[in-house]
Formats: sequence, C-alpha cells, structure tokens
Amino acid sequence: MNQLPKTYDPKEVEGRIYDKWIEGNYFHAEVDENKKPYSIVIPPPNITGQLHMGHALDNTLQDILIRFRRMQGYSTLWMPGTDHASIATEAKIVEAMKQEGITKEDIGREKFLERAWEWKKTYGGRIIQQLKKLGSSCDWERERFTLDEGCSEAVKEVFVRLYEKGLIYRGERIINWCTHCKTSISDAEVEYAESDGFFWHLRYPIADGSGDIQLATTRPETMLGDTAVAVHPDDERYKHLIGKTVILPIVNKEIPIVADEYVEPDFGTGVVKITPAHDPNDFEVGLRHNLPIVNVMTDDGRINENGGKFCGMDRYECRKAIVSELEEGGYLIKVEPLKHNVGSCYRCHTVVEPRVSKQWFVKMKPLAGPAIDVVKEGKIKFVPERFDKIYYHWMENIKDWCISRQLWWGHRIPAWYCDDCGEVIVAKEAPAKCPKCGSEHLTQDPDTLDTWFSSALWPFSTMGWPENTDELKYFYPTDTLVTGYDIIFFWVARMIFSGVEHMGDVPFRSVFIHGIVRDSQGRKMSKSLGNGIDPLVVIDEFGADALRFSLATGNSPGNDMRYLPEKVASSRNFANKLWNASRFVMMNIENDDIKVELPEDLQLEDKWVVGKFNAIVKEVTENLEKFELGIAVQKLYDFIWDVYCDWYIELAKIRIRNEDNALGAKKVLVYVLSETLKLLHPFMPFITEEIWQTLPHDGESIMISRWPEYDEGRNYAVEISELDRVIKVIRAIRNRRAEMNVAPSRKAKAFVETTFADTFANGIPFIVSLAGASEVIINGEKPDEDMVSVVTDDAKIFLPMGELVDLEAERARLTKELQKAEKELEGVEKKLSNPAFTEKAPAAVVDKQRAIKAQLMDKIAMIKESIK
RNA sequence: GGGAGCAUAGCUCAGCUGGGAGAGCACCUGCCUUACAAGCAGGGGGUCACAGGUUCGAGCCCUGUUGUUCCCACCA
Repeated sequence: MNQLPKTYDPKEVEGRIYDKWIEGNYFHAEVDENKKPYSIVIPPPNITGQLHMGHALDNTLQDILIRFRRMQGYSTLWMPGTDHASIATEAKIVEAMKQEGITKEDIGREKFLERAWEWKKTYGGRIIQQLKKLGSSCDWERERFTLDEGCSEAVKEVFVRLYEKGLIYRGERIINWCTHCKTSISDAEVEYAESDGFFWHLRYPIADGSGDIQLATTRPETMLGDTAVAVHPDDERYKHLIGKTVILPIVNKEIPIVADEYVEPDFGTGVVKITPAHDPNDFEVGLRHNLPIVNVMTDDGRINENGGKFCGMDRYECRKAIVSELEEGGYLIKVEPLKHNVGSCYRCHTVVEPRVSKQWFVKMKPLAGPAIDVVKEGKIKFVPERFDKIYYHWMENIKDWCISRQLWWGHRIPAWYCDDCGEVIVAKEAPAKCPKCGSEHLTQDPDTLDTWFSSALWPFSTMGWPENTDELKYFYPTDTLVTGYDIIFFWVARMIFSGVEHMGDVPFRSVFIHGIVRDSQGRKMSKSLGNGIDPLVVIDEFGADALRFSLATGNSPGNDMRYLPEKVASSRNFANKLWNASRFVMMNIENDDIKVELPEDLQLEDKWVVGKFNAIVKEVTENLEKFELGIAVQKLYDFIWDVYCDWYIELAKIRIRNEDNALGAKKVLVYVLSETLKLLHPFMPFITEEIWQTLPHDGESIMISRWPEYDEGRNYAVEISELDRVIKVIRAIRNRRAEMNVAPSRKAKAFVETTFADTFANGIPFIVSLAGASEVIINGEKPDEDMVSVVTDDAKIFLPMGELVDLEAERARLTKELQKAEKELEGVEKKLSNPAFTEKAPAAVVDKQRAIKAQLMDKIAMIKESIK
C-alpha cells in the first residue's frame, strides 16, 4: 500500500538513496574487457574550496554524461579527486598563522608542511562531501589528490624526463612576481585590467651638457633601475644622440643612449627609459645591448639596497617620493592622466611586479606543435567548436612556462645543487653525492612547482602512470573533459601537451566547454559583491534534482547562464509533477500484478503515447551524444508534462474508470513511466530512483538499468496523427467554451462534421470526457437551433449552447477567423503558384504546402457555411 | 590593436544540417474536475538589433552598421 505524500520531499529521499548507491557499489568502475570504456576525470576542486555554482554546473554536466553512458552499458569511470592548490592553500594557512602571530619562517618548512597536511585532512574532504550532496556518481574508491604519492611520482618522472630532453631549464628571466604571495607566477596567472594611472614626463640631462632628453613613464620608481635610454635607430630627432650618455637624475649615474627598433617613434616623445630588471621589453632591449640588470625591489615589493636612500620603502611610497624629488630637481616636466593595462595576480589581485629572477621553465615551442596538431587532426574536439581558435591562438603564441614557485606547499622541485662545485643534479631521488666532484654536500632546490604542473598530468597520473597499469590501458585516453572556458589555458591546454608528450596520445577526445553561472542580473558571482548563491542552500530548499535540472535546462555549450531562483522553483515543480503522476499510477496498480512490459493489444491512445515515447528515446539519446543537454532536458520536460501527464493520463483515466481494458492502460502507464524515468535519471537521479523503486521493476537500481532503445517498429505515425486530430478538436471545444465562460459542469452535445469519420468515431469517448461533451455526433443530423461553431484543420464542430449563443458575436468571431484563414491561404497559394518554388524546393516541402492549402480551403468553406 | 560571443515575448533563455516563430517565469480569465493549487483549462503579447546580399524560401548562411560582454596583445 503506497501512502505517498502529495508533495515530493527531497530531504527525506536524497541521503537515503545516495547511501544505497554507495552500498551497491554502483559508482565503482572496473576494467572490463567485455564492455566499452567511458571515462571522465573530474576537474579537481581545490582543497580550500567550497562548492559554488560553478562546481555545481560542472559536476552536474559530468554526472549526466556518466550516468547516461553507464546505463548505455559502458564500463564507466568518473575519476574524482582534489587539487592541492599551492598558492591558495598556502595563503590560507599563512593567514591563519597570522592570527596566531606567527609567520611561516618562524616555524620553518617542516612544521609548516605538517600544518598544511593537517589543513588538508580537516578541509580537504569538505568539498567531496558537497559533491556527494549533488548526487555525483564518482568512483570514490579511486579518489586522488594531486599531492598524493602516485601523483607526486608522476610529477617527478615528468620533470626528470623533460629536463633530460632539454625541455626544462633553469635561468634568469624576467617573470611576473606577486609581492603579496611572494612568489613568481606564470603568464597565464596574470590578469590584466585597464586602470587609471599617470604618465610622468621626465627630463634626463645629457652627460656632455648639450641639453636633455625627454621621456615619459608610468612607473617612475623603476628609474632607480634604469640602465639606458632608448630611441628608434631611424628617428631623425635623436640620431645624433645615439652613443652619448645621460645622467640618471637622483641616482646620478651615467647611462647610455641606445638605438633599438622596439621603440615606437610616434608614441610619447619617442624615447624610452630602459629598466631591464623590471620590464619584459626592457629586459629584451637590455639583452640586445648588453645592459646591466639592476633589480631594485625586494620580494615583498619594497625598494632594496640598490635603491639607495629609498631602500626599504614600499614601491608606491617610493613612487611618490621619487616624483616629488624629481619635481624639486626640475626633472618633472608634466603629469598627464593615462589609462593603461595593469597586471595583477589572479589569486590575490595584487599588482604584479615584473622582475628578473632565476626560475625553472618549460620550453614550450617543441611541446606546442604536436599539441596543436592533435586538435587540427580532429583527435580532440572542442564543444562548441569555436574554442579551438582560442586554443590555437594561445598555443601558437605561447612563451616558456615559468614553473617554479617560491612556496612550500607543493611538489618540491627534484633538483639538487652541489655546495662545492655548483653542479645541478635533477633526479627523482635525492642523490648521495655529487656525480661531478663527489661532494656529499648537496642542497635541494627550495622551490615547489606550479600547481598546474601536476594537474596537467591528471588524466594519466590518476590512473597509475608511470606504471603501465590496466586502468591506463583501458581508460586512457579519457572520453570527455567537462570544464569552463575560463580554465582552457591553465589546464586544458597543458593537459593536451602533457598527454601527447608523455603518453603519446591525447588525454581526452572531447572537451565539453560550459560557461559560468552568473547572478540574476548577469554579474559574475563573487565574494566581494556578496552575490554568490550557495548550491547547498539551494539543495536544502529545493532538492538536488531541482538544482541539477535547472542548471541543465537552457544550457547551451560555451554560453554563460544566469542563476534564477524562479527557475529552480519551476524545476522543483516539475519534480513534484512527476511525483504526483507516479502517485497516480501507483494508486491504480495496487491491486494488479503488473510487470514492466507493454500489453499485446495496444489501443489508439496507447500507440500514440508509445510512439511519442519512442521518438523521444531516439532524440534524447542523440542529443546527449552530441552534448546538447539543454535540448534533451527540454524534450523530457515537454514529454512528461504535456504528453504523459496532460494527455495520456487523462485518456487512461477513461478506461480505468469504465473498466474498459483498464489493465492494458495501466500496463502502458507503468511501462512508459518506468522507461521515461530512465531517460530522466541522468538529470534527476534521486527522484527517478525513488519512484522507480516503488514501481514494478527489474534489477537493483535504475542507475544500473538499461538505457531505453529506439524501436523502429514502434513509431505509430498513423495513430499519432489520428489522435492528434482528436486532440485538436478537444482543444478547440475547450477554447470555445472558455471564451464563452461556459461552466465546466455544463455539458453540451457536440456535432462534428469531418471527412475523418472513423478517426473521430474512435475519439468520441475522449471528446466526451475531456471536452465537456454530453454526446458526440459524427456527421449526423443537426438540430435547427442556434449553435456556436469552431473549426479545426480536419473538422467543424457545432455546440448548441442555448441562451449563451450570441449570434452577432458569433458572426464577428467567425469573420475574424475567416480573414485569418484567407490570409494564410493567400500566402500558401503565392508560394505554390511560384514555379521556382515547385520546381526547386524538395517534393516533401511542396507536398506539405499543398496539404496545408487543401486544409485551409476546407476550413474556409466550413466557416463560410457557418456564417450564412 | 587583434579575436570571439551575444542581440528572439515584460523578464530569463531555447531554436539541430535554412522549409508555417517556442519554453519557463510574469500577466489576464475561469476552475479546489479524486495524481498534482508547486495544480487544471483557456488567453493576450514578437518587423527574431539595423541595413544590404545569397536563395523558390532567411531567426538560421554572407557582408556591413550599432549596442553589449568576454578573451588575447609589451606600446614605455
């Protein structure tokens, strides 16, 4: 006996169902040579992170694909895990220690790392628990961490291999320095934003006293590190000065005037001060002209001892001090406002300081070539396709990747330096002694690697590489990578060249890109705006299924979407609708022994719903295969609500009520519901499981049941079009009655005139029951009284409404309808009378127009007759 | 300075390879019809940004314009 509540209560269901899935071990993936593999690796969330809408979207999409493929019979692996997120995590720990009044230097590397692991233990599992709330069917037994033993092994292996191939090198280069995180960061980790600054025009005196040279800068404090002034070699204004020297104001140092093509003669005064240590371009100029590199800044953005009396000053304080001193000395000509691009750290948003520093780099050109080729050859497909252009552009213009970080939380660089001879040893294990001089005094490089260095290996490091494991052989390359467009450069691109280089094959075949979830006003959700929506709160209020459903609905690949609470509410309503439809079915089969199978003798309405279901199976499957999840989910919504609930259930009620082949109707109700639940399961896993378990079913769980298959023999096109004709008539009658404010309780006879007499004869019970007819007469004698009429494409219906009939209004309405039909007919005739159309358009299209014409002509004739 | 996306009903958005403009929400009318008021039945509302072009036929393809969002780029 099913006493199901009238509303679906996700809170009561979700936890219980999820535990059951875990208990059944359904998420676990095994190497199974009898099945085809399907695998996805999760974009590992940061251990510091909390589930946000971006995660909710990303993981909903992955779970939909995984559940779909699992039901299709693939051996399905969704590899989960977390990322150690070096900068973010270290910053959090440092921040926490600050509360205690200690710095990381106070406690030293070892103690710091202990704290970090402690932190990981406490918070690392949090986001995993949150992913479970969402319903994610990851293989949790395989959960990995970018800093675990296996991943660390892979990292070392890769580092050593690349070093030995000459693709990793160490050198003094200009890099982006974050003065807050106190580490180098890669180019990809710098965000540029236009900002209002100033352009300070300065005067540098020429050393021989022949005058001065004027230039402008946006960062006057860097003049402390100027080692030259540059002009364009062909610039007639300055040609005579090339080779001379100027006196650097304040510093009082003599520096050369050099000629370099980099200088744009038309910009500013055509003169550039050159600070090789603090500007990427100046650095290049410096190399070409052998200029000294004078670093004037400390790692926390202060002026160092090279800055003389400004030593110890913050870079912005120093800017002020320098400007006022320049002004006093008469070196400042003018200050003008200037909008320019300023780079900042993507983690802490501190303005980045370009700085020369000794770092480790990956040589990118040799890796980029093959990584471009695999996409060009179609071995990897971006969905939507347009993202390949972005990828190409980035890869084609890529510069060497700075991978060393001045942090402690991360993979320590496997390089040792001999204290005695300076030899560099790169190896997976600490060497006992220097291979060159035999010294035992070796010091490991203190730096760690960029977090993205380890996540780049994720598709194979998680499967046991460098061992050639069974998992690797079976599940690699993975099938689909699901991620937002915002991390294509950070992660996707790097996985591609890493996979191609180390595995000799692509890491995944498709990259399914989605946009970001914005707030209801279209703004990015952010902490500072305080407009973030917590998915867990939403799940608590509406249920995980409703959240998932609303994230999938209207989602089109690569496009951003807005989070609208009303949309989640409407998804919740949909879940509730499904719940109640199921309740109806269950209430009606309590006393019957029903299996999930279609009865032998399908009636018209049965074939109608089965045929429509069959079409949906095909379409939804194809949509899912093409990553058109938003379209698939819309079709399911329409089918369940409009076709199944609004029509089939109502039609079935007639038979159940009349006990006219009621069992057949019940079987169809159960069959179609049960199979539809399967199609919906990837989107709404909890409620579909809950209902499926209550219905008659075979097997332990819907999530491991068989995905419905399209059946060529069950299209029922004829029955569908027949019943659709009847439905059109029912709608038309309802419409007329509503217009006339006829109370639902008031029944009236309906006289139907049609050429489809058999069809409507079959439809009589439906019209009686669903259109408020007391009796339906097909092509019969009409009484001589005033009636309202309504015309569909296939039939004309007369309703005697007694005193409700207002002849004048009726005539007006019909005239309007006639005009509309005539206008339509005009359009169709115009098309058909155009020989170009009938000759060139496909026959099917022309036939369709002819059919429409015939229908319209019938309709017009019928209306005209009524007006008389 | 390059490149990309978006512009469709009051709002948020779908619309697959070009063949009679769609959904949800909101709004209006009538209904507690024994699955569901988180519901049922009906309704109003769109020159598919603008201007050209290709085509028998364009929301969809091409060109340009405007607005908007984003990505990339070393102009000091």
